[in-house]
Amino acid sequence: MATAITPRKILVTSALPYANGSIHLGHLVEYIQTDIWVRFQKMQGNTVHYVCADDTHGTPIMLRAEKEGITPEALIEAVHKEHFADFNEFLVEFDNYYSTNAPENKVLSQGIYKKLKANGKIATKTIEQFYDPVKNMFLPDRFIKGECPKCHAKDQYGDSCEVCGATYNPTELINAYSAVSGAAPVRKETEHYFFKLSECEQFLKDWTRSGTLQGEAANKMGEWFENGLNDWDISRDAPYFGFEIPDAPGKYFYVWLDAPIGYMASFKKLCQDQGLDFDEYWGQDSKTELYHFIGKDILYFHALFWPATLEFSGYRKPTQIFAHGFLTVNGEKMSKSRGTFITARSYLDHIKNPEYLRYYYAAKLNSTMEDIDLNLEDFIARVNSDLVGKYINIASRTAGFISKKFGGKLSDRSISVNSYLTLRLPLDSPVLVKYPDMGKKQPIEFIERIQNSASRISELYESREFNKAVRLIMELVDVVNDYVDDVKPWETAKYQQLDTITHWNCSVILNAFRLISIYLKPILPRIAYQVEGMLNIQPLKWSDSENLLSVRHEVFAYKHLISRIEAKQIEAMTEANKENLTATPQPHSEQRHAAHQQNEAKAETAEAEYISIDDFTKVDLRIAKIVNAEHVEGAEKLLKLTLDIGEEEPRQVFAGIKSAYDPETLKGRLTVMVANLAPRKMKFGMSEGMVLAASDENGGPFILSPDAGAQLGMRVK
RNA sequence: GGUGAUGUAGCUCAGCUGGUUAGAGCACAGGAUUCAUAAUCCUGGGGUCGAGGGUUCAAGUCCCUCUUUCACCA
Repeated sequence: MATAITPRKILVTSALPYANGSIHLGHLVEYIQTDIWVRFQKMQGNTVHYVCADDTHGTPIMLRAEKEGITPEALIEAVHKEHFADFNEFLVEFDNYYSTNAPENKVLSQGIYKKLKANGKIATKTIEQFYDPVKNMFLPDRFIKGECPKCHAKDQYGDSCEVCGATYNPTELINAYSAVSGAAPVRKETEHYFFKLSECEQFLKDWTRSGTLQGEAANKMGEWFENGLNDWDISRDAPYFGFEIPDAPGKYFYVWLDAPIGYMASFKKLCQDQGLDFDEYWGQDSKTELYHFIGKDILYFHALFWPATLEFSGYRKPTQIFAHGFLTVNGEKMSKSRGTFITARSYLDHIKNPEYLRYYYAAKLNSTMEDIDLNLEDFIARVNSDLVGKYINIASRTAGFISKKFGGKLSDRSISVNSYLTLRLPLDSPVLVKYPDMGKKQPIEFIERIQNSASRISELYESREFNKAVRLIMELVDVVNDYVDDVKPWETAKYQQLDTITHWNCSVILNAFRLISIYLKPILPRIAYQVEGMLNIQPLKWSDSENLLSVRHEVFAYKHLISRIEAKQIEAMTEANKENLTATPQPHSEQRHAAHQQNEAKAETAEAEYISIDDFTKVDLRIAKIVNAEHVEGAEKLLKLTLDIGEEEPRQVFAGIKSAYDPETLKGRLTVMVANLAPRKMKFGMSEGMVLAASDENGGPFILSPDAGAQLGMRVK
């Protein structure tokens, strides 16, 4: 086993979620990924600090607080509580979960700014921006809307059109208006502060090539370098919720400047609480390790701005940056209309057990930036099969023998080759006569195989190849179940003279179960805790895989640990997450902070206004000849139509057009019908389709007629 | 539009620097078993590895073109 002689000192962060929305399953990919890695490192005996915080500054927070009639401070405090509770229940165990709106962050941000300035990395420049004359504030691009200059779609954002995909400057919008007040924005000059990123190019090129990034991420960086680095605008004008820039009244740090510094601030607070040495972790020559887990969308900030900021303000740089992909649900972007935009809270309400999701994510996660898919059917199958059917079942099927038959004590025989030989079934035993192949597996080899996998599994955890780790662990679980099948304790238990063998076999299997539980503990900490309780042992460390339970060790009776997920629960969850599409449009670019938001607003508007060609072609429209039309006895609005679309039997359709048409005038006319509408039983008989007609409050209905030349049965498309 | 990734059995995914008849889990079919909040074990069917071209004795694996899906564009 590759046990480090001196424990490593590691500081780990997850990206900061923005304090303007709830945690959803997309966010959780990152926090669960990080938490698994952190728990694994802690089990190894390393010193690990895992910090995070809410990202609290910026225009969207300010405006939302104003809208709700509360102070921004009150808003972010409420959100902080909600976020913290969500993480906690998903067993994401931060050592400190803080806020970027904290005194430590203010001191650090201003200090870093002063050092950058002293190093000549700050410049000022007068720029022209849109200004809301009613609200008296400068407008971020996303708060300016208007008509797209390319396709003339209405109500598009200031930076790009979501209908045609064009990108442009806000100045190009037609009839621009402020999304805050509705007023026409005016252009106004203002002085901004810039971080001279263009001067950092050589440093960044060297740094990004020094093994700090994943391969794909480094490729991406290359692209950005090719385009050349621009200076970074780090100031915003009042009113703004954030930290004021020293010696620049009315100017505030752009939220993205102080957000990553929040990592430092959160750790600073932890140092104060626990007496740690801040400089040991953040000093320029720090020997400790620093890792940032982030989504691939914010690579730019973490791989360019952040290291440059640190380098030129006298701090250490990250050891590595681990970017992950996005979450899709059932192969598509999370969607409110499909009910797959699932919040953490909603998952907890419906599925309850957070470890199912932790396990599923672990089974999918790797070290690349590829997206991962949460396929809800697969989720059920995988959790039920792997966790309930295979893993927990090992304890469930053997622990009963130990507690019921052997008083809760393990066998007094140790697991060794010798004891196996002495415990071989007598050749004439009735069990062996019935199962001649029984007991062919060597228990010592079996246990050693499981123990020997520890180092490989730990390498996989270390390199964040969780999917491979899970795969390997599940192979071991299969081996254990296979073994149980081979030694058949339920058979040997029938014969009292074989009790020693039954007892010993069950002890071997329970040991195997304990080993597997160690390997799964970073992913399933709560189950591990329950297993520790049942096995009556101290909290499991990784190195415990080197030893086994002592002979005659006493365990508690097995209690049911987890149960299966039912499809009903998933259905209820997606149903509960379905929303109307009248959702408020979400301001966007500034919202996409430390933690990604996965284009929710974008996806929703597009979906609300368009259907795909595939959707349309599902509708089978046909030219139909009205061969007969008649009044329906007792119906106020309906006429009974007999329509011919070239099929053997004409269709009978009830149409609500009695008020506008005399049946006699309809006979012989051509019109358009929906031919593949599910037949519906009406009061007066079956209706086998639908005719199309136009109407609004001013009149109608008016049925459609094709142009001359159309023949009955023709497809309309 | 540019760039980075991606497309392997019904589903979710493995396939390292090219090398025997392409793998796993789930699902499905047949069988075994009964210790397990119904689970486990055995056997089997199923893929022209997105499409086309090229390099090579040999390509899922390398090159080119097209295409799918996703992301980023400060």
